[in-house]
Amino acid sequence: MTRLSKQALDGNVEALLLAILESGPSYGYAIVKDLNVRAEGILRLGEGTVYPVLYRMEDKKLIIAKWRLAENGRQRKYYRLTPKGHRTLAASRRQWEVLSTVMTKVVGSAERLSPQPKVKGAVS
Amino acid sequence: MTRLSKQALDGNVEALLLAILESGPSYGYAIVKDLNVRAEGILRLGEGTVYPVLYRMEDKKLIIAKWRLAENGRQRKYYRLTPKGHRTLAASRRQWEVLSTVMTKVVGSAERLSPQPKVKGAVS
DNA sequence: AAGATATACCTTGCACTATGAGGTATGGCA
DNA sequence: TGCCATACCTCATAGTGCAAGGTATATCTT
Repeated sequence: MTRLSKQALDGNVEALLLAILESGPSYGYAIVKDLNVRAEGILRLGEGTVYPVLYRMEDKKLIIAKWRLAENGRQRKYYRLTPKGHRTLAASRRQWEVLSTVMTKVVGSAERLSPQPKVKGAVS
Repeated sequence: MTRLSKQALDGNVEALLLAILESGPSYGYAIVKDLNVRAEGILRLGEGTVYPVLYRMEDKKLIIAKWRLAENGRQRKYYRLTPKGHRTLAASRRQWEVLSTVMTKVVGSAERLSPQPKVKGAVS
């Protein structure tokens, strides 16, 4: 499986979780499963990654939690987006567009491997 | 100016620098300028960001440095890619493709704001 | 009844990264 | 002379992702 390096994902886990919660309330354990299904074969996040991010987001009032007894008899902590969470998700999407633009412009894709034009100040 | 948050860029600065050096050898001060020109109005990296990354890359043998006296009488520390640096850049491009795929699939773009299909396990 | 498995939560410690805010030194120019 | 741009470097800090642990309970298997 192609794995993402830790750094590559940095700062984007929050956006991923916000996007998942946009589909409707969910809880930690299910979020981990959903994420790994949605990004099948590419991404694999553990609970040790997701739970701390959820608490961080709760502190920032992006999501709020409510305990509920599920049909299977388990206690689950359901999270849902706050208005601020929705706004943050929108901002995250804009940030992603910007990053994507920069990376495409400067780094280019894996396919476009022809040499870039010379940079002012560079020497041969 | 739309600024990228610190975290959004995390792990990608190395790829940016590798890509710039792919165009030919350059030195810290010029790299900072080039980067800010190439990503005009979007990205603004300081020297405090770039120099440490260059040292890190040098430690990892991705680039090698050579002092040279420039035409303007200044000493400049020119960096160029090693073979390992070229391979790492190629790997970074693949990583970017993967991340891009995941983010597009899960988070979606800023334009596609229609509701996502329900996730298994989510509640209304 | 006993054991295993899946569900579901949580915590700690570590390594790594980006960044601002500093500092040093020198060449060119008014 | 003073000032600016060039060009290098360092330090402290905050924020991240993650592995590796731990607890508890419901369900399924033997």
